[in-house]
Amino acid sequence: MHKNTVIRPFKAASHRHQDCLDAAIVMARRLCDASGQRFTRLRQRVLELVWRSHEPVKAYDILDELRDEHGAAAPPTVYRVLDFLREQGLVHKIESLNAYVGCGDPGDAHSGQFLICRDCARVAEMDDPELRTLLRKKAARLGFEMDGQIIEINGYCHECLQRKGETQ
Amino acid sequence: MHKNTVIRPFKAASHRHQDCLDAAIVMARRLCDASGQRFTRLRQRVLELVWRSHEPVKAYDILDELRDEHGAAAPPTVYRVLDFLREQGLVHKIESLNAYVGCGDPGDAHSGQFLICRDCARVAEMDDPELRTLLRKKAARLGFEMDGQIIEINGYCHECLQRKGETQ
DNA sequence: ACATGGATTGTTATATTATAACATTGTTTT
DNA sequence: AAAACAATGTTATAATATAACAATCCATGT
Repeated sequence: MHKNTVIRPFKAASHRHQDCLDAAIVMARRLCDASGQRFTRLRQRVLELVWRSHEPVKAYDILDELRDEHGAAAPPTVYRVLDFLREQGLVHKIESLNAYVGCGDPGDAHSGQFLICRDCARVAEMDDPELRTLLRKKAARLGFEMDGQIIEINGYCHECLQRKGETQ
Repeated sequence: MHKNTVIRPFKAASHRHQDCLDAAIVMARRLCDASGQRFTRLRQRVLELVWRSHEPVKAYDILDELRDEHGAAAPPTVYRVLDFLREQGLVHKIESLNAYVGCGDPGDAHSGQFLICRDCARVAEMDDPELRTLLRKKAARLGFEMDGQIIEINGYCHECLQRKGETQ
């Protein structure tokens, strides 16, 4: 069976987010162990902060948190860890927001395809092979060899659409 | 006949770029006239600077140019004009580069799909309805209503691939 | 245990990208 | 010409990110 298209769909507002967070940390530790990388306390803490919710998190918000609990901490601390986490495929950057989200399927490196809700600001991740293939094909028609993609889709998630429908 | 998929493909290195620039200015003036917007000297100059080449241009590079020729000029001058040009659909922002490119088909508003060459740094624009439709469909499957897209594709353009093949 | 070498984090400074707020100038309409 | 609005100028600052070097940590071989 091939990989599911949906990596991290929008979750119900009622979901137990702690489970998302726990799963992310467990996977991260496993991956780092497997690849011989060190999943240090700082790296874990930053990953936890990125996973605080399904909304993308700003680097300087992470920095503020670290400062509160940790004393030191300057921008390079955060950016270095974010770079590390991105290299490991544990975190994605949303370019149009200058913000970062946890990856729900960090097994293999992928650039991801993101749905961004204009209303609740949450992000869901797809990683659809059909899309990627079509993109590659379209690019190839112009003689272009694709080796990476950034796809960020703006709009409204199911929950927010429903909520709007109700209050009307 | 429906609109061509390729808005602005990569051009041969030998193309007469002055023609690109001239066409862009003419279209811009026409569009602004049609919509009752003022295509001032400053706006035209910024658009010319964006169209200096097919590489995305940084806001502060535009600012430096303006300063040389114009005396005053501070960041808001540039950003305001860029915002105006983007609203008119004359210019696109490449989010992953924080840089701006001219739009080769500014008739109707569209978010564009960009091919970015890692080698020569040039950008080509597609606006493929099939891609947009597929994206919208995939999003809809997750209950998401798409109303905008950012697509930036990294890789290597035809010319650079050829050049590499030769020098090998 | 201890030295050592590489990885990680700390620290200071600064670069880059972008906006807020208000003053001035220019243009159109009345 | 005055009023009203659009465009630009001006000053200050916010937000995002990196460079460069110092200190610390930690796995490994001895």
